[in-house]
Amino acid sequence: MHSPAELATQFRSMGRKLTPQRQLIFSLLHNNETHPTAENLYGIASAQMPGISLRTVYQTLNELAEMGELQLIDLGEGGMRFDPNVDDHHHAVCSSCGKIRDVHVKGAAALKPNDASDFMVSDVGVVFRGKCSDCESRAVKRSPVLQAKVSKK
Amino acid sequence: MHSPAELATQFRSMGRKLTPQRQLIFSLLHNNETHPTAENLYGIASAQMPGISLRTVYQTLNELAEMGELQLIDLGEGGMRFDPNVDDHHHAVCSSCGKIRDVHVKGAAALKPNDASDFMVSDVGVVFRGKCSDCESRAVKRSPVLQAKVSKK
DNA sequence: TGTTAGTTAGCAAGACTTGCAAATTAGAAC
DNA sequence: GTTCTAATTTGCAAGTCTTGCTAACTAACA
Ligand SMILES: [Mn+2]
Ligand SMILES: [Mn+2]
Ligand SMILES: [Zn+2]
Ligand SMILES: [Zn+2]
Repeated sequence: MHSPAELATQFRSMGRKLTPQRQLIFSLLHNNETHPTAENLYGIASAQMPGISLRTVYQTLNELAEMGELQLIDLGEGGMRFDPNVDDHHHAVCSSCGKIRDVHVKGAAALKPNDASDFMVSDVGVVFRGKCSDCESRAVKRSPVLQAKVSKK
Repeated sequence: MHSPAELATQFRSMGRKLTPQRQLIFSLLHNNETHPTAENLYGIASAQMPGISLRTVYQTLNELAEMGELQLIDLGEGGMRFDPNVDDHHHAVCSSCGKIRDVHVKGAAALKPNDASDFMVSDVGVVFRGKCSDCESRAVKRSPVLQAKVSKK
């Protein structure tokens, strides 16, 4: 995603207005690597601008997505995620805490459907599922069995 | 997914009943490579068994998923897909017609997050987006520009 | 300062899925 | 075949996420 300032210019050049609500949302997304839901952003936005509506958050997010400034990610948890990082990258999802982390995958772009040679690929997405380091270490601390294994080292 | 007969045995051994509704759904899923939604299956089921409820379809699908007989796929189109193929495979999604095709991907299992070496990967999923051969040829037939290119050959 | 096209907020409604409880029934026991 | 009962099915209400609609509001420009 471009910087808030650049987005401002871009919006104005499209005959759109630069409202405080939009500016706030731009700033909340800038360098945001948490892959927030609309509700997440609404919660944070509300703290800084009481009265802002969830509807406006959705609206602005959809506009940014249409402009290609935002990537929509749906990992099947009943809620869309918004990713201001539109560079080529992939995701690792923790099945314990749900956190989504950006990852780069060497060779991902070269992947091809083994069969289906007639399918015209325009995009490849890789999703890793597993446990993030936080959840992994927490699991070890709490598991008697693993505790034993760990203490043997 | 196991065969309808095997599923029947499995259900009975769990103290569950073998209802006509379940049998029908088993048969509709058997060798089904269309990645149907619950609504899809409900439509087909209704034709053969008027009166079957969408609720029952969902219920049976969830049971099968819990038993590991079914894979749940969410590709962010506002509806879960059900896949009786639980072998290691991936998917190619046509952005025109929405069809989902099974694909095998050489080297997918070997993919690793380039960064995030602390993430414990338990599963890797690859999704190709693009155009299926049907939609691709249809696009060519209808595009004057591409028509020209094609006829030059 | 006035004008107005674009925007926001609030609520209703749509799409998909699940919770619930009454009615039904498969499977077992007699 | 009849009876019994725990499991299942249905139909509808409700939950979650997202969008449609529109009256009220306001940024931008003259
Ligand atoms: Mn990302
Ligand atoms: Mn599949
Ligand atoms: Zn985690
Ligand atoms: Zn297609």
